Amino acid sequence: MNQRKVSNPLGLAVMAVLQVEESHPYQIASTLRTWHKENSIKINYGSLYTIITSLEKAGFIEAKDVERDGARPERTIYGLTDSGQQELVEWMQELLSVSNKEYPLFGSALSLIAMIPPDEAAELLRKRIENIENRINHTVLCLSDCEKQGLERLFTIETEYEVALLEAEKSWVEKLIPLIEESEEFTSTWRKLHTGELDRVPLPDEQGEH
Amino acid sequence: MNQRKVSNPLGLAVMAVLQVEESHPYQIASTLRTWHKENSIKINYGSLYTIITSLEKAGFIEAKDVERDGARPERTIYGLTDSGQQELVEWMQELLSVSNKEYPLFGSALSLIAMIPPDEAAELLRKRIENIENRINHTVLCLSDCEKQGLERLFTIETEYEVALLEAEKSWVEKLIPLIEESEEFTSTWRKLHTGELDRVPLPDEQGEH
DNA sequence: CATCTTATACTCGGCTCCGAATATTTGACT
DNA sequence: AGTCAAATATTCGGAGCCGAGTATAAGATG
Repeated sequence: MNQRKVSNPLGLAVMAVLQVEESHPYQIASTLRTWHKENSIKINYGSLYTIITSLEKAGFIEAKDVERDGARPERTIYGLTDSGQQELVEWMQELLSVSNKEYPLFGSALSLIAMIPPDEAAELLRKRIENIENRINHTVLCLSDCEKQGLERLFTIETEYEVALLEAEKSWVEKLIPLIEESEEFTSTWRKLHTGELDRVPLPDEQGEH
Repeated sequence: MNQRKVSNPLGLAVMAVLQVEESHPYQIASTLRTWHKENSIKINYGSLYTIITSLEKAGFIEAKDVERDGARPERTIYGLTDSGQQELVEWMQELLSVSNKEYPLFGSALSLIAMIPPDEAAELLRKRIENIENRINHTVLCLSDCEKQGLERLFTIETEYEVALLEAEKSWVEKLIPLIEESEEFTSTWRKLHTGELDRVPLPDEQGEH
């Protein structure tokens, strides 16, 4: 296994925060929020504490101090170790330079689109377009809010990426709809599957080549 | 909780297979492979059996028969129930019509790109472009293979979507690189963070509005 | 000053998921 | 006929993850 010891991206974010400032767990989460990272990295308290424990076990972070404040629970202040610093850089390098396969939900749904009759599918996709538009508008608004508040573009670049992907999906779906509604060739088998003229998915004969 | 009882997309795929033909677990996996769905849905034996159990517990599928073949283990043949049929359709409708937030790894990395010096980041992104190009070429090749074998476009449409997203990412990154290399404004703070002129992320004063 | 809400701070039980191991059968090649 | 690789078919232990709960402190409200 050539796998990272801690693989959840929240672990990366934790190390990034600790590189800038030693903090206790809850403070790490708050910092990530002031950096507006909740939108690109899932911050979940349940996970946070688990991940901090495993980062410590892996030697990437260590307890630097323990504060106490009245009756509140103790707060352990963590800091990045040298090995953690190295892991942070290596991991970032890998994530930036290597594009690895992921499995977006819409892709899974598309792969089984034949389960839904073509006319209904087209209708559902039209709803999706609307939905995507709303998400784009909302995201662009956030972006201009951040800019107005003086947050540098460097710190919101991931949101621009998100918008770019949403727009790409939108225009792809916008091309798919007319294909479903107008191309006889594309939907002929599909329709037959739903009228009962066909009861099996027509697959090509496996030519026994290898 | 307004959540699906079984939330792994492999569960959706299992129900889709069973709608077409009652099968035992291993056969479900093979069918998905002949449908070329490994690329859009992660098929993992470890998960498969867990998911089949929970689909059964949820009442979406049920054991129809038990085969035995010599010394081989018994094979339980599952089929879709009415409730499962309904779940399959509803789930598909939701996935097709609602675009929901996901957290792609590259987005997470981008959100922390300031951790890497700008020149190095640009270099890493150039590697990524190459990487994406390879993935596109490979995917397009698969696609034309499928076509040559006579597989209808309907059954490979998710792959076209994948390519569209890859191309969108590529052209977005292609625009980001010159921004990093040529825009003084974009990289000024970024450089300072790495020369030590700045040791904290410059955030806007929170104007106490609400 | 009593109460209600919000922010701070963390814990825990349990479910989901999966890699790796296991074991048998079939097919291919010598 | 013997051996090796590939396909068939499933199990299981444990890592990872997270929702919901807990508890205190601080600030707001009437």
